[in-house]
Amino acid sequence: MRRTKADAEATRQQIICAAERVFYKKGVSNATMEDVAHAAGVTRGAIYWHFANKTDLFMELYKSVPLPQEDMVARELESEDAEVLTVIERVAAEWLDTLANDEQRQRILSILLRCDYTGELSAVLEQQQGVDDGHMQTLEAAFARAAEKGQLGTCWTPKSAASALRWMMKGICSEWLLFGRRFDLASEGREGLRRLIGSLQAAK
Amino acid sequence: MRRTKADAEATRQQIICAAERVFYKKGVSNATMEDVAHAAGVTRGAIYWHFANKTDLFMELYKSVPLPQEDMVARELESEDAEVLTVIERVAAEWLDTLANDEQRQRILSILLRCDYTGELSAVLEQQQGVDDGHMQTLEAAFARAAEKGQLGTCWTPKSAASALRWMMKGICSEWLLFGRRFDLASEGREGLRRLIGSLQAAK
DNA sequence: TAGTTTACAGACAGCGATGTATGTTAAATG
DNA sequence: CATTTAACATACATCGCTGTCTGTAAACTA
Repeated sequence: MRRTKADAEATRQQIICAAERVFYKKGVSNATMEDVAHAAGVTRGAIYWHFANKTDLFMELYKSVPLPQEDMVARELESEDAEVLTVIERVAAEWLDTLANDEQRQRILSILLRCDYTGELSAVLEQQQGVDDGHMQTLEAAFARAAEKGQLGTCWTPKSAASALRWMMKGICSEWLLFGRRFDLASEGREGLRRLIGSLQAAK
Repeated sequence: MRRTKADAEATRQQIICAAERVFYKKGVSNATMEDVAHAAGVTRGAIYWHFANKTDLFMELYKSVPLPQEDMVARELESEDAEVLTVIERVAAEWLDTLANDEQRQRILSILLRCDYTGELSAVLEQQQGVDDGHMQTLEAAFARAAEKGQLGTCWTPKSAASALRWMMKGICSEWLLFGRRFDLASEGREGLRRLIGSLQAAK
């Protein structure tokens, strides 16, 4: 039965939404089109109508996900604030809170962390690297402003501080997402973050 | 042509060695038995003679790999040394150095970080978690001894310090291994480590 | 030394997943 | 209102991969 244009878009979104859950549960390479179709309540025919293949479906899922609020992070980090380190900590803590409360974000990040980028998905990897590089630059710039104001501990450089924060964030997230969520992200993660930022700070 | 007992063991090792490289290159679930056989210079028949299936091969690879030098780490961390934090830093730095120079270790860790533990490989995940838990306990105990001697900064608890170190190590390793090795692990990783430990230290 | 077993190679059957081709129905179009 | 076309469902051909089965030659054993 032929559907209206809006109906078609709805099923397309259903498929993407189902793909997200299935990819998360079984991993991208282990997930089958039949799995996605079943989860979406359609047949494989519908999927192949909207998407060329699994790689294409993955790319569309990747594009459709609302991660570009990274801009928000960047803008906030570039804001002129006297207490730069406080801003950095707040932004990072908000990021953790968001992740802790947003199941979709958790699934997407898990998929992105585990999936195999060799082959056709290398474009995604490059894009991720680009985003990360930009992220690092704004972070480094923020720490540089903190250093100018004498707020950064003498044993830290802007670059090393940015790396440390980034590595710890990555460690927290991958440990939590990929290793069974065996601690409370919002509380313990934030606590670790707070202590780290505190240690980055110059003694007063 | 029937081989001698030693020959058989040799091909078994060849297969495991080839599996390590193939699993690393293509991911466990994407790698086929034919791939492994080809890389090992044998046929699938040989593999199925030595191993029941891919999961079994993976488990044997996991068992055969010389990771249990974790014991060494634990023993060194439990040693009675006045400068506890220095010991911790040295052990962690040595771990990074070992990883940076040991390609096999890099492959194994990459495989372990990326592979999908849902299903038959859940046993491996549990074992990993067990190792990690033990690791964390010795780390925490070491930091506790540092705290007793007044070497740990006041804003850190043994547990939070251990978590911070562990998260950063994990972040460094996964970033380096899974994200294109875009920095020098031995130098930059060690530097970050040194600064972190320095920040954990109580001001003198 | 004859028979047995080991350590594979090679062939085979079967399944599961993919991609495509076809069928079907209702919306859109004129 | 007749025709076309969009949005699927269904059926089909195909292929890669798995696991097993058989074949075989050399090593071991009695």
